[in-house]
Amino acid sequence: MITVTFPDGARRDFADGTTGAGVAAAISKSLAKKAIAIKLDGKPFDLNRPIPGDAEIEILTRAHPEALEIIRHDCAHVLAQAVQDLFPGTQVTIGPAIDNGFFYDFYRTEPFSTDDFAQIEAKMAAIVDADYPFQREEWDRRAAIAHFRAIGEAFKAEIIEDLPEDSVISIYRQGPWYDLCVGPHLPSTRHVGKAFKLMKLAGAYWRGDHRNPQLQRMYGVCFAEEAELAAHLKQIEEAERRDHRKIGKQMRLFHFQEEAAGQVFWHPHGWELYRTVENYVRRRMVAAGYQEIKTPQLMDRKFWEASGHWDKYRENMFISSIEEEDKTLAVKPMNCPCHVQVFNQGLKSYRDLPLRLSEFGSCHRYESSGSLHGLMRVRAFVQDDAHIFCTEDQITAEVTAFCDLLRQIYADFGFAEFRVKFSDRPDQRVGEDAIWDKAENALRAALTAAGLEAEYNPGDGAFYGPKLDFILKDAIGREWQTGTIQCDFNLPERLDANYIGEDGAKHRPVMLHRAICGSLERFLGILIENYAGAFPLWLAPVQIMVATITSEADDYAAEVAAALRKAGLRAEADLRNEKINYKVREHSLAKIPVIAVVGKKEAEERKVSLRRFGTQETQSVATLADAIALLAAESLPPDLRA
RNA sequence: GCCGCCGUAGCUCAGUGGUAGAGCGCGUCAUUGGUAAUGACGAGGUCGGGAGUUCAAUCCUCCCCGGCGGCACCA
Repeated sequence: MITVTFPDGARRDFADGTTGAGVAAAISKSLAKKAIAIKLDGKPFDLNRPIPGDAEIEILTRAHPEALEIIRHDCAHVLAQAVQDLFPGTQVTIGPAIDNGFFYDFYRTEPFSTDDFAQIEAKMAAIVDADYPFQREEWDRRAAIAHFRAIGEAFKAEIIEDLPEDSVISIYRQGPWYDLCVGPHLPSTRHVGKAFKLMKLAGAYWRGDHRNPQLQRMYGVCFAEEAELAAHLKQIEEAERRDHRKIGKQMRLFHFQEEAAGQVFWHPHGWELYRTVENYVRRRMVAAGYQEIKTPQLMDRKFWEASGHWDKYRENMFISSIEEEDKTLAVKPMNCPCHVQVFNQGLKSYRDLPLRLSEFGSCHRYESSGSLHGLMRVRAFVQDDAHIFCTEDQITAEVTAFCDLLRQIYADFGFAEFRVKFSDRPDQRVGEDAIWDKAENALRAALTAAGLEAEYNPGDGAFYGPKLDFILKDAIGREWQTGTIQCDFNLPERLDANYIGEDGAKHRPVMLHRAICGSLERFLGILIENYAGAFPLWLAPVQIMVATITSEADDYAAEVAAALRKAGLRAEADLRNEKINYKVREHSLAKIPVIAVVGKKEAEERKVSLRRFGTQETQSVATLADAIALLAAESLPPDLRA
């Protein structure tokens, strides 16, 4: 006899050997029909496996989020069966459920092609229709290893070998096919359903290590219901629509070319946007007590040796030399060592601290070719960088102020939501534990003071100090790591930064490395995708397009555009010999926030007709002076608004 | 860097072992029109680069460069 406790606290006794299915059947016929697995003491468990003893049970139906994970995992098994059936000789490895679906890593000498997907999907559907029950078996460890070796599944054998000696080796069968798996699984393949789709093919290393054999990974998406699959495919389309590389081309913001891989050619409108962002951030930083500096691009190798970069970061550095002087120089990959040089000029007093040095620092890093990705990952970029030199006692106040500044800036760019990660001391580190204690506590205190909650990332700090990372969420829910603040006990030591304390003795300052946007290039990429190119007025590269209806209004239109520009607005005039419909369409597609239409009537009355992006027919007609005043006020960056 | 896919006009893309085509854009001309495409005509490409196979290569093979999707990387 076993006693089962349900989520609502009710208890019920069942005969030994009763399965989840039996329990469900005892509750109701419809539940028995819908049940696909159970949770046994909080862990997912096969529906048709005998419940081992007294337990808390929850019956999972398809609609349950945890059921979805099982469905996805099973879908991976169905994929593996289909692939091995169609492509004999392919070895299986692992195939877990992931966000939105699953993947499966195969080993096969010949490459798969996405052209194979249709055939594989058809086979998968046939396996689902065949309704093979998933049957669990327990095998002897040695026998299992020998068996998988014998049938040529070297990876599976290796997995079992690496399992702890006492672990249960469970095998699941689905019709003629079987696989090593901890489970649990659905009652049968029919329950996987047909809401799946193979998406892409990618290389992946066995166990994620690039020294291991390369496997072929097939990604699929899978949902409980077809409607969810359709919705997901739509979301992918939406992300593609917003792709900054596509929008960048359409809106002529920037381009890349192969002679400068990973470096941006900013076009006039893109650079306008860039400068708008930079100038805004600059004003916010000045207001927050930062002093802006500019430091050299090329520094002697000796300098990077002293900073430690030559040793630890050289692979990512562009190196240059000059024959005449027999010198090796490196292009700076980071600004921090240069900032220490500025700090080190002249004797600093504790009265000078905290000293906040900021720089829109241009950095170059050699990023591997495979990691380059539009504006999101480039080799030349500018950071909204700053280093705060302070005492240990000032860390909390500085980090708190930083969090406030960051929150303000994100909010102004339209990012209301972000999360914070707190990473503390790693195993490999410099600095005494007492300093780490102090810095970690200071960061925690700052988070509390700023009213923020952080996820805890134990041991993930830099070797030189603990840090906070800031991850913002965009308009369609994607996350981007942008901001960071890191304590550094190492660099001030290496580059001998010091200040004179109240006691008249030399002390080491703590250095806080911090960025809010991170790389401006990448941040612009994020902004473009967040707004899908339809920027708010203050950011839009072209804020107002003055479009004429007839050439009789040309002179007036030029005057309007000039007046708008004089008022600080980014305005252009479209005097082309085209119909107004054509112009409205074109500038609407270009996502220009305001179209000022002028015809004969406006010219005579010295008015403009304003049409806002995203509106259909509601236009407002205003006098030129009123329109300028209105738009000038509306287009002010958030920090300059009254 | 690794695996797979891709590279044809400014853009989006079609196409063929006998050196190329559409739409949009661009230019010229006509048209001066009220809020999402006026019409006609025209120009524009050594088909990413190099080598090879072939009588002949944009097409087939190899190498290189770049892009895309992942993996690895992101002190």
